[in-house]
Amino acid sequence: MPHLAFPNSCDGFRCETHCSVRSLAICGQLNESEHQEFERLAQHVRFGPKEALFSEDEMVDSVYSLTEGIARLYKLLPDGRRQIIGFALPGDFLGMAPSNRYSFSADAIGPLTVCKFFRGPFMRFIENRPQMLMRMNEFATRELGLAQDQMLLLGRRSAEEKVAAFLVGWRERLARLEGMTKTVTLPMGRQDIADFLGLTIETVSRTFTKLEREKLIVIVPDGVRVLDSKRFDALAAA
Amino acid sequence: MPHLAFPNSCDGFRCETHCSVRSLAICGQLNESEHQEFERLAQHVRFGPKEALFSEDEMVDSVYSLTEGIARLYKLLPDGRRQIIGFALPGDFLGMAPSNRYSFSADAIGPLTVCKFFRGPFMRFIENRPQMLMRMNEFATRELGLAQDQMLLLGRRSAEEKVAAFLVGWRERLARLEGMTKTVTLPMGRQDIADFLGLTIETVSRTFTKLEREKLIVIVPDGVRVLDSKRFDALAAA
DNA sequence: CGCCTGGTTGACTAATGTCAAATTGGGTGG
DNA sequence: CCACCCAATTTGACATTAGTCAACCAGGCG
Repeated sequence: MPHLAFPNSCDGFRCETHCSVRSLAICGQLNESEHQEFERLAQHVRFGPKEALFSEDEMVDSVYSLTEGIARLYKLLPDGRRQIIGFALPGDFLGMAPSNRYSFSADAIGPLTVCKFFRGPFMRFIENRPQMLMRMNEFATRELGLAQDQMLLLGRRSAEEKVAAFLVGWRERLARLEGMTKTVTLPMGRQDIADFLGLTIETVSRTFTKLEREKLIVIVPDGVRVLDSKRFDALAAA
Repeated sequence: MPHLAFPNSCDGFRCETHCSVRSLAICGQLNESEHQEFERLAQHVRFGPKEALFSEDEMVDSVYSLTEGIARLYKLLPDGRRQIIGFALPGDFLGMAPSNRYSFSADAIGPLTVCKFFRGPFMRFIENRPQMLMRMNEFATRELGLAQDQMLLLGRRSAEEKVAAFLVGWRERLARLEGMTKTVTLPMGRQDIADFLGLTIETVSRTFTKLEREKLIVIVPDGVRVLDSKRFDALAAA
């Protein structure tokens, strides 16, 4: 079952105390009384595998702070071609859009829980709290930086470089949550990786195999083990 | 000389009154007294063609609001491959980065002028002004939306679709400034377009020629004239 | 007048995509 | 516990798109 193992800390409607990613999340700098007020706006909602949080072009009614699990964020072309624009991890904030409609779709990869906020109350909460607005800015700027890295990857890297850079980047993001490990868990399937890297599933599969033949990685269930970090980082940076 | 023609409104050190893109810029919602205070933080700086505003990995000391001209924003791989991540137009805001270093390079395409702010004073100005912070958020969210569209383009569109989508998108951005026109001016060269679309200059050139043969556009000096908007938009959306 | 830069065109190559078949591994029911 | 099924992945053979390398062309400027 591919999902990150986090303690299931939020069973009920309100969970003021044990959110395991609070310090990483949008609400991470609120003091206790502010946080209680903020919590009153939140609904803790669970989603099952493949369930949609929201879809592109729907009216934006809510924003989300991811607390457990992983989401796939993507855009579709009319003929069905899909581009995954990112994977959201616990602590990530979703749902801000340049218009009144979501600019992409989001669905759960495995089981997932979020703090859901209706847009109106959320906006009213933040609009006179500069600290919160600064934090929103940090989040947006970080996302934008990731998006720019991804443009470089999509436009200018070879298939092998794409896969290597993806694994390195994914490992770093997991390290923020779980600490650095030799084994990189990959909760998403090969098709998701392909749609993230602008490749076909066959090319991704062949590239994994090639990296394994070259003794850079070992493919294990639900992930890969990185053998030669140095050579690997070099390939990813290249 | 490829550049957008805007009245040259800012000759001296301070220009409180005639910035032609003020309503579109980051400072567009400040009242007069706030705007005067804000202006005291600004330096109006000019750059010539190809001059660098800042480069990737330099320490961030300033942020910029573009007032005239066009800038090229890009990232490089160690071997020199380049990805243009965007073109900045008057009103655009540059220089926010997820770390203390710029995450991309920016240089002037033609002659260009900016309002330059040192980071510290700028941050102190905005940090207790929710309206300004909201505006920063809007800007960041809009940029993020454009970046996501570009990821879809880079990962999943064919060369012909890339070029068509680029022309349509560029025309829309110019329309915000100049109003909608049949002739789309292209101040950037073919190599810039190629590096923006993840193609080679030869492929871009061939694709322009192909679109002209198909009577969708006419190539004119410094731009193209769109003949069949409907068929063209369809190709770009595809 | 002719050079220089940027753009275009042509012939060929290489990387990645396409289509189809084979393999793996986990989960389920007997 | 085992056999089977299904979905995901891998592999192979071949097609296609875009890249590479090289030559050519056109306009602007000394």
